[in-house]
Amino acid sequence: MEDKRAKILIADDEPRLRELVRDLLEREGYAVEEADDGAVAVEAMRRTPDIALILMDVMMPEMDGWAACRAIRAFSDVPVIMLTARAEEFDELMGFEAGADDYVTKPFSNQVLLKRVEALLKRSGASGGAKRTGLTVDAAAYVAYLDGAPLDLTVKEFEILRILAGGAGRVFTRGQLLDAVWNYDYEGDTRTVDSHVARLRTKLGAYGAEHLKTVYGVGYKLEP
Amino acid sequence: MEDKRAKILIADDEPRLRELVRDLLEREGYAVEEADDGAVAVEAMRRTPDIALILMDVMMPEMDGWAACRAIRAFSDVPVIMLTARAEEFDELMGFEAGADDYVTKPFSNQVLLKRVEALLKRSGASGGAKRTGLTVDAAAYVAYLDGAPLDLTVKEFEILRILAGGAGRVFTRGQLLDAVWNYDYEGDTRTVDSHVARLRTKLGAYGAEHLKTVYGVGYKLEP
DNA sequence: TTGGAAAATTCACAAATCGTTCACAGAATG
DNA sequence: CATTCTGTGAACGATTTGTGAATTTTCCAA
Repeated sequence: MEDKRAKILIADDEPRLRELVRDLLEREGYAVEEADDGAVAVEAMRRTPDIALILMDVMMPEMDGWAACRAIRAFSDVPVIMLTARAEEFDELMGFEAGADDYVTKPFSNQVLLKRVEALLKRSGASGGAKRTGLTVDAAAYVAYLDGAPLDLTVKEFEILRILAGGAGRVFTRGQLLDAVWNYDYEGDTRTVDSHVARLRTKLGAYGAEHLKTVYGVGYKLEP
Repeated sequence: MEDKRAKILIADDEPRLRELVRDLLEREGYAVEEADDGAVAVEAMRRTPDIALILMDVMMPEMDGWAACRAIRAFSDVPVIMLTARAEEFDELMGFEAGADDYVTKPFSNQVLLKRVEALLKRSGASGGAKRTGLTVDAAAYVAYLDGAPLDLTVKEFEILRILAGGAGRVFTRGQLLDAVWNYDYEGDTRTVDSHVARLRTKLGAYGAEHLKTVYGVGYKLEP
């Protein structure tokens, strides 16, 4: 299974466009799956993990491309190319936040799309449909996923986890965590943080024991 | 039940044209149903889910083809060919938004129509009258459908649902919902939102219990 | 290596916060 | 004018959260 014969998912609510892309890609030797909505794309990716790349329209009726990309990022590192109507600042921003890998603005030429697809497939190499293991934090939805499974966290636990996860291994003191999660002038006991971290560790199970570390005399950190 | 003997619905207000199409299709072995208006077509599709394809005239007296197509898309993925008077940009745009699969411009030759019908039936394959499950929000028509059945929502309920559904899993605080649904400077009690969400949840039944979730201490979200 | 002090963890529980439900009166609607 | 919709308050139940004290771990110096 090299670049050719790779499976590509096209998610767009316009049947006309899906057909267009399908024809183009199949002529090049790719296998093509279709989804007419973001939610369908997420499901397809879940069911068919050997999808090597996703072409995702931004505007879709039920679940838009950003949301779908975020949802997929919870359990997969599959490369995603967003198809945006206009190359607007906002779209780009949202796309980056959602974890997209590249952009193609509509309308696009066949050559451009093919080049991007080939480049991204080459770049992603053999790690095509690799499952994402570990932790994902979806700040907008207030959900954290561990190996794709949503965690049942309370608000405080979630926010502590979000801060730590955003720190990329940096240590946060209890004071910093109090400031960030509680009001900046909160007169709380530092033991409060400990308590929440303990509960968080429990809920994170083995991952918590492994990655959520205490730096003696300083604070906590979440190792990547 | 292959392509032939498949049931096709022709929706047009001109009896002459319906007869023409009926003769053509029946000579080819299809079963034909007729509807003289968009609303009738929607009802027919609801009553007869084994319809494999719809030929839908754009201009109809009561409910036009676009609206009918949108309404049907709320509960079915049946392929729809729009019959448009002129191949205008506007028609195409509306048609795509409404979820049509193909176009035939009037007047058309028998051969062209047959080709399109055959192509679309072949493409749609076995998934002919597949039910669409889940929630659909038609913001233009102010109607929400649950598994195809229209929900009887009040304005406030509908707007809350629309916001939540548009967020694709994002959490909205009560304040944000107040700003979005009421006037931005509305001095309302946060309990008001709770009340409407509660009623909404009831009307959404099992789907509501499953997807319309409370994020304790934050707000509400509608999980995809 | 070992003792001891400082720091961190654990645990249970009370208090605070939050959400839901319900009934009802006033407002809006047709 | 009757009906539906909407906002509000209060009571209740559920969850979360902060805190103290007992216990364990870690570090450092002797």
